[in-house]
Amino acid sequence: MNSSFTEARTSENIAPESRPSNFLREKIVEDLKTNKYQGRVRTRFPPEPNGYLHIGHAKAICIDFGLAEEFGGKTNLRFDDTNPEKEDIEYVDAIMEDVKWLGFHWDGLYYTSDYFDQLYEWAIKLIKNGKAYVDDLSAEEIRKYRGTLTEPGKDSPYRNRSVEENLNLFERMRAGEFPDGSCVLRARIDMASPNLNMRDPVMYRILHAEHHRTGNKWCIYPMYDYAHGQSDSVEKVTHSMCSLEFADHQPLYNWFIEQLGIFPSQQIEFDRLNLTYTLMSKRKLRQLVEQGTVRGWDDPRMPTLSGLRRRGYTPESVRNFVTAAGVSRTNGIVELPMLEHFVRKDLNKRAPRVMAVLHPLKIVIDNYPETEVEEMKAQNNPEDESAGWRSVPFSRELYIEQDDFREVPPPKYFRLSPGREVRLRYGYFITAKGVVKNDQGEVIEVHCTYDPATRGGNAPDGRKVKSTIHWVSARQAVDGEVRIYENLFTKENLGDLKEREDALDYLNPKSLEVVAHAKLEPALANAISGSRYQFERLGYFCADLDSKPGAPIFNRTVALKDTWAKTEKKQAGKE
RNA sequence: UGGGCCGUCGACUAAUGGUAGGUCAAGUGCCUUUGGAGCACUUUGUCUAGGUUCGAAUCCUAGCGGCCCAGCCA
Repeated sequence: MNSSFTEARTSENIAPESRPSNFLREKIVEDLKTNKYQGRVRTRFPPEPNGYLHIGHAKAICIDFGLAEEFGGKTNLRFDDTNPEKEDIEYVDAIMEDVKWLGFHWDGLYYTSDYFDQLYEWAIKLIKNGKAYVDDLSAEEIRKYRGTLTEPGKDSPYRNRSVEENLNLFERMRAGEFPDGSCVLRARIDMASPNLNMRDPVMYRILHAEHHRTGNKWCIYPMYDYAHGQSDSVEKVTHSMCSLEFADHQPLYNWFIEQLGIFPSQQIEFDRLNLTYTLMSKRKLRQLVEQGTVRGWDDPRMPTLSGLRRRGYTPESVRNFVTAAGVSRTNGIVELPMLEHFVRKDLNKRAPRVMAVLHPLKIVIDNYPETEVEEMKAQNNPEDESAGWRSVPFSRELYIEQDDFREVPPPKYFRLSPGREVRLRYGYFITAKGVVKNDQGEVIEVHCTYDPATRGGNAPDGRKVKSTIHWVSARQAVDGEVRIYENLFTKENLGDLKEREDALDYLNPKSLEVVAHAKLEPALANAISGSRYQFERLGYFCADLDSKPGAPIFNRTVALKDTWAKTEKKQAGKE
């Protein structure tokens, strides 16, 4: 099997006309109608390269790129790299890969650091206009002078320095005459503003740190608030979408643009994506990576795009999910099963079926010839005729799933049990006749008989069976490792932690189960990394990066829906 | 209790003064060579109290509840 097999078809995306309306789309429509930006739409996706992108970013990406695309506009990818102490080129590369994987293409590729010279000139302009000053207060003093939520701040003693002195000091800050933290450049706005962001926010701080792009050219770096709006403005961004917590920064965003008299980009805020049982903080995710809780940023348990990719999620499923989850200004949390629904829906249409047994139980068909091996025809994807058929070896000794046999079947259990006939998928009808047990009394082998007339799985006399189970021929089976994932966390809403709690207190110790010796049908021996399959009746699986020819490793993307498990659970609850 | 933002089925999201709809989840049935998929059906909602209006989820007032802001992070 080759990988193009699995990638050849994609399920259809949600059509534009069926996408739910939302306030962002309406805002753009309105701006187009009033000709606010001469009919232009330009957005930007502005990640800080200090970590890997996660599914929350996928929402921002879909909004930034998707909306622009929808209105014939363009989108820039801009790395917001104003803090050299936290940022790294590794993240830049990973972010570009993830955006491309999602299927988006940026128009311009920029870095906020591209604008450091321009930003510096604008700072000088603000100083000359009396709108900025160098403050010698320490960080702690600045905090004290800022006041509190209910009390106004007070002016710094350095607030009224002359333009000349400020110019001189700022130039010397840039020249490296002062140590880190000795002074900052501040906007001169209003220390009594009820909006703390307007109480003379810091524009530049001194950081004698090497920047991943500008090297040692600068030892002063602009703050987010001083850089973001102007960067948007330089790029003529019309709709600068960001998350809700920046709403309080909007007056400041506008203030810099107005003071400078530059292109009036506008900021619009929307809610972040939250998912149940999922940690969505880059800082915390980095902690998991650094302390070795997970194998890396792309560990399949991570909500990162690289993790989801390795797990087997398709970009289409992520996009469709994000679109379906919608956007608003409320703080909500989407249930994880909704994400799982969209990946199942996509993979159901495109993933070829194979048979694999995770927890093997040996079956011996007593009346089947000892040395016989038949090739049974199996359909690659019942959802897709064009996927064709393959052949699977069948013989006297097979493996079935331990779960598919019960010596004493509970009510509503339709699978194999003594005296009961079931269908082996694409094989024969078999009837269990007896069991072999070990010293502990566990069933280690089931002896059956088969009906030769049912080859392929149909009985000529029209008799029915209640169940069809999957199997792998013992002699031809290939061993493979299968990694089963559960939620990384046991707490539904990790955004709802008590005072002294940490998200990491809720790590799920059972988030990874390794099945070292799963029995796979032979065609899977050389599965190509990244190829996706449905293991019939079990779930969707994706060949891992660590797979070697003859030694495949699979990640379970998501289990199939399991109504029997539900029934069984309900019965257990009744007892 | 300074400022900002926000309250619609269990979750997410529509309805833009005129029939509260969709998706997920849950449940029931049909179908099935995957207890998968599919199909059909069903349950559940406008935070509260007033007001405006022929008519209010929508507008107004007052409550109640939630989230965000006191980094030289973004």
